[in-house]
Amino acid sequence: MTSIPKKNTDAAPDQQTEQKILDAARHVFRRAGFGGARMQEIADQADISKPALHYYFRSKEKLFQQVFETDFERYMAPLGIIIRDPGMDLEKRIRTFVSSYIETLAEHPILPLFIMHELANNPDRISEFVVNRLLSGNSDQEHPERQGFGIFVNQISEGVQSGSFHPVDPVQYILSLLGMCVYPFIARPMIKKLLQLPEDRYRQMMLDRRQEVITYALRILVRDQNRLSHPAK
Amino acid sequence: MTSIPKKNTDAAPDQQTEQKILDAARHVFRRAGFGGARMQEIADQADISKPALHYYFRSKEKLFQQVFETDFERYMAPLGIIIRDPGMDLEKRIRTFVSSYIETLAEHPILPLFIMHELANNPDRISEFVVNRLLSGNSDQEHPERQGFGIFVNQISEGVQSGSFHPVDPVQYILSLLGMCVYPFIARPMIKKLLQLPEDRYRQMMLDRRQEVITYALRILVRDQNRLSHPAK
DNA sequence: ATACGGTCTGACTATATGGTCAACCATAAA
DNA sequence: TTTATGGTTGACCATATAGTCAGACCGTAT
Repeated sequence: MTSIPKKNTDAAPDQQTEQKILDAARHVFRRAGFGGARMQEIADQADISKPALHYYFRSKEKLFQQVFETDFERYMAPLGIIIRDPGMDLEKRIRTFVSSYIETLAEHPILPLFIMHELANNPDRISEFVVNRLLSGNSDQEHPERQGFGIFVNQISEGVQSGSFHPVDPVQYILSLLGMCVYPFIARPMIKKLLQLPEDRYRQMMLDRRQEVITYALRILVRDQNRLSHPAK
Repeated sequence: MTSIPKKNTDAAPDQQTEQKILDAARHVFRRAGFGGARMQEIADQADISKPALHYYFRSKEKLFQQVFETDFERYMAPLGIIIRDPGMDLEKRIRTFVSSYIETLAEHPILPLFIMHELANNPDRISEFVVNRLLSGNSDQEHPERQGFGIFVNQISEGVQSGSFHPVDPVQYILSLLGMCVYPFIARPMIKKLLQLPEDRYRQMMLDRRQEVITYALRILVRDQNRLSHPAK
């Protein structure tokens, strides 16, 4: 299977079909979760028959794994900004992270809820691969909460010790930063209902939010706001 | 079994059994969601038969509605602090809200994910009753984002105008406040995995978090931190 | 004792769903 | 044309699950 039967549109055999299935499956799985998704609906949406679906992906579980792994990486990818580039200063790191994270989520608004729901049902789905990347750096300190995010945590700790930052717990700070970015997407149905926002205005509000969150995040941390590259008025 | 058929403990016939069912159902629904929950599992956990379960609650939907309504109110209740008590000053309001919200969530860690997941699947489940209470106050302004949370929003706006607060968008600020409180519970499986925390240490971390979030929230908002009732060192 | 009525159950139905399979189709090589 | 092969399907199976029902059970009132 997946071989090269004919000339399908151009090169790939039916990678086209495979991709069509993955797109349909992602759509259905995100909305309904693993348990709520129906193979028939995925087949319909990919415009193929149910046996054809099983021909490409042996089982629902296998299909889900591919979809979930892709989405999990998509969800975690922006965190790489917090980890990589040791040379980047903390302010730049925070600005870049918040912007790219919120942008990613604005493109995939139901991604966080999907990921978190599946992880709650089956924590073993947490990809060891991605986890290891997050924890890369130092890995067996006596302070387990200091593991991973090494550069980020160190930058915060140094700033706190030098007095240029307010005293914050780095882990609690990271959770707050993530919460400010992610929560509005988790609560999307509530927000749209309470504020009576259509999708496009909701989306715009999320994009406006980037600058606001950056400001909040830096104000929590940095003592002298005038030293920022774009000081608040 | 377990039934003292008639005069059960006092008045109601077998409110005891009914409560036992609701407890079991809440447990199962919270973990698996409406779609993933099995009536058989609920029956088992309540230690009754499946037909008995249907005897007390006609259908899965009916049972779910009762569970969900209770949990939805439990989830929204702390928000009342933001709304009621017009006399309470903003600092006190924030301190009280954050503490009680995080405490509620620490008692029911999977509540937020449950509520949000069900709301995403079926936004119509948003209780009109609770929504109306949240929106109480002013209700048909030309600024729909200013509806509800009236007192809270006004207090922020006044502080901003008087110059004692940093300029913040009240709605974005509220979202940030909620995000800092709720997100760590949404991401509980990730956090426990990444930090390798057992449940009790996770819980303690959440309780420690109360003060940290309060500090962050006030630092985002209030210009002169020395005017706070408990100024940061 | 007997009848009544609320509580409960074994056995059942209807339906939905993941998955399978033998046969079929279309293309290209022989 | 024949044949081989990847791709596709209608029909089917096994299982799971929400929900039903006739009747059993049991304490109470008559």
